[in-house]
Amino acid sequence: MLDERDREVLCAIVQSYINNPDPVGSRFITKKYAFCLSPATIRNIMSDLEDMGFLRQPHTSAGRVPTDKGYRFYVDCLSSHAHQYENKVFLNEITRELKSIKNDVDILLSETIKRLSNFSHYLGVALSPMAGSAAFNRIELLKHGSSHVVTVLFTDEGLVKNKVVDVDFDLPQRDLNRIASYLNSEFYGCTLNEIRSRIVEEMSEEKILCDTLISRSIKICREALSSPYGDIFISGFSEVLGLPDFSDVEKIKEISKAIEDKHLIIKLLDKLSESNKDEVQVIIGSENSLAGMKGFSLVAATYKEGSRRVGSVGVIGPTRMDYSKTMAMIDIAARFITKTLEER
Amino acid sequence: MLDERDREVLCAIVQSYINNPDPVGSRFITKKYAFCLSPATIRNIMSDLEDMGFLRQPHTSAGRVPTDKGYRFYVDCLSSHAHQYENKVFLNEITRELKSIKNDVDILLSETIKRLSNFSHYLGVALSPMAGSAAFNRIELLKHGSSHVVTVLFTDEGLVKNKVVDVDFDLPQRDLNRIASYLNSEFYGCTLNEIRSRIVEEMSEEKILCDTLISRSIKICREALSSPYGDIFISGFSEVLGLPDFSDVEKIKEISKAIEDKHLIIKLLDKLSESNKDEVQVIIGSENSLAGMKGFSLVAATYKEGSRRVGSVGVIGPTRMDYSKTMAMIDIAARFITKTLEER
DNA sequence: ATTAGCACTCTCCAGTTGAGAGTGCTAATC
DNA sequence: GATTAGCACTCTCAACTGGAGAGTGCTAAT
Repeated sequence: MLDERDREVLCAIVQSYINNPDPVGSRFITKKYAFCLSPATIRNIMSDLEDMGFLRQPHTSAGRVPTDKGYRFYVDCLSSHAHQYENKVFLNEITRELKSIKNDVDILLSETIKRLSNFSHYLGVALSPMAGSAAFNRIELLKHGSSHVVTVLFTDEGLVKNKVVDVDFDLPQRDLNRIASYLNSEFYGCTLNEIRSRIVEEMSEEKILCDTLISRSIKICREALSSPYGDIFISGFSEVLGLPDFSDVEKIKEISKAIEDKHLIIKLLDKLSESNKDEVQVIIGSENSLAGMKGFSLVAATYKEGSRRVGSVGVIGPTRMDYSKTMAMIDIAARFITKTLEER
Repeated sequence: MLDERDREVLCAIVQSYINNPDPVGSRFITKKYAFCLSPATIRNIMSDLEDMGFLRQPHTSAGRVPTDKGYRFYVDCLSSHAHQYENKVFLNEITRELKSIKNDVDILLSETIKRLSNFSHYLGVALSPMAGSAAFNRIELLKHGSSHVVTVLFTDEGLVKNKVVDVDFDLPQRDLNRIASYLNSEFYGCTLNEIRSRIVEEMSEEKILCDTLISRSIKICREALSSPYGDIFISGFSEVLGLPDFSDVEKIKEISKAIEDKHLIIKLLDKLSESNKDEVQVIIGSENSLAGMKGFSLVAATYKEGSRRVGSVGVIGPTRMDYSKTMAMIDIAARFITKTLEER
């Protein structure tokens, strides 16, 4: 369908457009990329590529611009070398400045994506490891006034989460400890998702066995686990405002809407964590299933704790993104986080 | 200096400009506000007001626009009535939807400002009660691996904060409990600020009395209290993008820079909490001491827990803000939070 | 299959023009 | 002495124009 020459021209066009957001014309291609062909021939090829949906013209007699399909082709062609120097600088910086942050995953993530967005000029995003696949380690319950309990949840990832839970009873700390140790023995080693589904089961049987201790435990535990996702971190909005792609207000509104709807981005990233791939993943524009995110691309990868993928890190930017450089960068960031988590 | 008539004209101009962001001319004033004066007379008055620094002209032969000083005069003239209906709707909504959130201050705040920004179309901000004036209630230490301790801090406001602290020793939970109870007896009832300064003192004596228990306690406590401020909540960025004041990209960049530098806004709000005023406070444009925030106004008020002012809530918007309506709204929001905190 | 040549289309920019809004000044009026 | 009518002047804004530039698609020649 596409012969060697077509592919080269297509990639040259995408490349050129990424470097410079002007529609690219046939003459420019022959000059800059030194194909031994005349502009007219390039024009024919471009016309074919347009028919096949890889390119489009903003208007007659403008050059061509890649479509999402065009970007996809380009990305799939990329092999992951390149940008050695710039990325080395990036790696050095995060290693030097963030090495010491081991004990607080949240800070590690937020600082990493801050630098990620500094270097890439795109929007850094990360999902902290609260995904359902994390393993329950233990829970502590602390009395807090007469009708509240503070739950502190530990997972194998070392992630700690606390939450104030409303309760309709007033038990002494001693009894709370009993409830906690019941929960700890019952759920040790399960993933959070498993616990959630077991709770749903037990809730239905609950009316039958009226053991108040257990029913209270279950209630507290359900509250403590109520949000199935980790926290999302987003950083670098003012970076993307500097890009030529966001020189018009409508586009800015679009992306800020997307950001405010964090829920969507969380879901997207969570899906990535569950897919069991090692490489950097790219979602381009309309490939995105989320309405508010069409028009933007996501480049992301997962990081691991031990052997389990527990969260993801990436950037969101315009579809006209420097995929090659960005992908390499995300790769570095994800490996860095994995490594840092290993070392502690 | 300003006679009655001058004041009325000035207020009419500000009012009109707030309703509609066009420079206001002399003819318009006579028509709309039915002063029994001709445009020429109004022109003379406007010219005087401009000399005194209340107004300025974007260019010759445009109408006039208020300066920050002009807004200040207007705001100081405002008595707090007005906008009964709209604000009743606002009060009803937050009361109805948020009444049940008592146990989690963070959620209460973030939901309140979300609605605040919906109704006002400005950026809602709030500072949670971690200000230094909050009173220490108790601290719990939980073992977390061999070199980490999780601290859970309770204040009188019921605010709970946890933090993972790196430690260079490996003590059993029993010893951590001893440390915790030492801290609890030592610091009960102090404000966090007091504790911080006492820690600094004791750190210097520390080398002399080599009691490891105490020195370890102090270290942990210092870490747990390391951030002197509460969390900041910001909501409604896409609301402000809809305002005509932000139709140009430069202005958007400006405000998004200000938002990203949360630190500044925290300081500003914290200062408000400490000033012991009951009313809604207004900071207009260049009155602001923060470079990045000139060009915007802040309308904010503090909320109380018991008799202490513990945090603040407000909005940030363009200097061309509907001060009257906004001030009434902030007043409602702050009272609502105070009341909700009381009831639990 | 490739290319040279040419007519055509579209954008972008700079310059121009006229309408509209508003001012400042002056001289007349109350 | 304060107010006002009248008028010349200034400035912006939107619409229009024309020419330059870039790029295309088609056709006929290589």
